[in-house]
Amino acid sequence: MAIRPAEQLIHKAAWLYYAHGLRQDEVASQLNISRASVAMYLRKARETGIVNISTSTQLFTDDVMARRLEDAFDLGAVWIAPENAYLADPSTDIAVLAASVFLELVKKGDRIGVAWGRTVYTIADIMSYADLQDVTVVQLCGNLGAPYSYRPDQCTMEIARRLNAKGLNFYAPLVLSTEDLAQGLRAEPVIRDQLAGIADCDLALYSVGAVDADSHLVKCGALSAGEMEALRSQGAAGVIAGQIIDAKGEVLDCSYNRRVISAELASLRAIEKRLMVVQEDTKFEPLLAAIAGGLCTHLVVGAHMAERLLQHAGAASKKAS
Amino acid sequence: MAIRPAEQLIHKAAWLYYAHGLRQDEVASQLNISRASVAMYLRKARETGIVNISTSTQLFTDDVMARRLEDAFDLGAVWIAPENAYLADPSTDIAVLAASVFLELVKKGDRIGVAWGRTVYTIADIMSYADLQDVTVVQLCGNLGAPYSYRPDQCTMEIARRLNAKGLNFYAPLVLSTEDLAQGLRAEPVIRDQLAGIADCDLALYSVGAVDADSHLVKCGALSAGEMEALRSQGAAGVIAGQIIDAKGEVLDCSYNRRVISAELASLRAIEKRLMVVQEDTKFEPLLAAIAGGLCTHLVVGAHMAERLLQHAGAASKKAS
DNA sequence: ATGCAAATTTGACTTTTGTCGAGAGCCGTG
DNA sequence: CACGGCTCTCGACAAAAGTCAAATTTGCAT
Repeated sequence: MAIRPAEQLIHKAAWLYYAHGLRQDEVASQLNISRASVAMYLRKARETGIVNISTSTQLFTDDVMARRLEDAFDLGAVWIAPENAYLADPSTDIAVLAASVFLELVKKGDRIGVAWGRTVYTIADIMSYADLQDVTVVQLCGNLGAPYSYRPDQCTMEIARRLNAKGLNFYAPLVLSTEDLAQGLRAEPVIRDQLAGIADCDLALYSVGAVDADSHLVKCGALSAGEMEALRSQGAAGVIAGQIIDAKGEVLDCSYNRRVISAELASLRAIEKRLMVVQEDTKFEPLLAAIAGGLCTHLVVGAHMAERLLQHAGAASKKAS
Repeated sequence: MAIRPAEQLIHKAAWLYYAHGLRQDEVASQLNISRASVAMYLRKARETGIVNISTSTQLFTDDVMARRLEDAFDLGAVWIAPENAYLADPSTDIAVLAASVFLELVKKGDRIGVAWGRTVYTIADIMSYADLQDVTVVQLCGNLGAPYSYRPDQCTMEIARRLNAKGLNFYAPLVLSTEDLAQGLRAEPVIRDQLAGIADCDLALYSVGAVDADSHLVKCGALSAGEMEALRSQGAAGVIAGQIIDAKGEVLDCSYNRRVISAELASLRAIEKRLMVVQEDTKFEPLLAAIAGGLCTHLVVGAHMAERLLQHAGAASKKAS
């Protein structure tokens, strides 16, 4: 390499360009390098989080519907992604919004709990880089054994990477074959400490899974489609951090749940800010369950889902007008 | 106007451009407007604080000198603006850095105390816009009667405007002609409340003034050059929020100070983060006094001043090596 | 030492963005 | 209802930023 473009140099370029408002060629002559290099440094600066470009998510909360949702379900804050055939992919829109909201909620020194799933990974993937100091990202549940693209540890690490934060992975499988083994493993100091540390998080990021054959739990082989169906008839309403919850948002009493290594719901509820993001319209019931269980304080959904939620709330309260 | 380019539209454009990464012409076709309009919206979005571009000030604190200063003077954080003949105006560099640091320190819901002076106004002037919610900017001291460019209320309002925050001005003159009148005015409910509210601030921004004929106090006619000189011989070492302090950073016992309507130093010390910014090298002694008086926890200075401070600290501790 | 590989820098080119003045729509006023 | 004044919009041009392949430099292993 010619001269390692020390972080120092990138920083200087970014500083002159973004803070002082110089043009790239001015920066180039200040630093005695070519303008092309400056352009490259600036890209790096953005990718590293040395410069932060964030757009306010205000308008998505200012929405009337968002306010009504907050009231109806007693949520701290709701963001609604408009699905006005804006962009090619509406679910990307939700993820982009969620990433912005997430970055807005993170503060220096925070401890962040991250679950897994397609939604979480999508968010991690499009999230812009930031240079948070002293941030720790902890994995909320055990890993899936199978090599799978949206693995819990991947979600955790990717988000940690984007934030320039420390990632704390869970070195245990999500689900074990016997309850005894799971219990034993939970008692292991390493695991126990990690589980205990979850309640100390300041912020959690997760989605909720549906109880059907499309669930990642089935795709990863943690449960068969048949077992899933059976659980459904036993009252399973959704999946949170790898655990099956019922319609009230409580852990379902079943063998599977007892074999899982994951954050206790009580620990999750102890987290101040619980950001739940739901992309698919099909996850209506799981979301209701999660809300009922007090598992989310901050919610990001699409307009369509928001409407359904409001309708449901209206019907439930039986108040005409 | 043709169609008020509702904030909504600006926001949408900013969202598509900055969050989704579309090009301006793509945004234009999405929104069915010309690309030129998009460019204009985006500028407005930046000016309004709907989008935030901030560059990390990390590197300025990472400096070895900054660390040594923090240790030597027991400060929370120090930022040093390099004065390597980088830019035309070194003091602008300090102000730009200070503005970034300030924005980094502000949080939603904060209450911010702002003093006045050339430095503070310069910072306000170059500070980029932000869209903080529920932020209140309070004026730390009374106003100068004379129409003067760096008036306390101007500093307060300008910063409030940049932050999209509420500005709380002080409707009293900085200095009165008799001590009795000052005392009476301080007891006025409006004034008393404002003074009492200062200790509740989360963040303060000020500089320190020199005790000489160039002081704004002299230029505004609050004190004559002769009086200033006299105060100097009585031990005046600097000016904070319109008050004269001695070398220990305490309020100097003099008639002038008793006639001033301003934040008590105790209130200032009660503020968690006290950001002091010093541009001029001539303010060495005033700065020492302010530091001695515990009036700053966060400091932004130029490299030259930083060196002088370190030399002083080294000499004071008499430790060779 | 010497050469290879990787990474950085650069100049030239293309694409994207910023800006200006002209024009058009809206509003209050005479 | 015509008229200025105002702001917003658009097209066209100028400026700036992004990009690529080639050249250069450097680190490292042989």
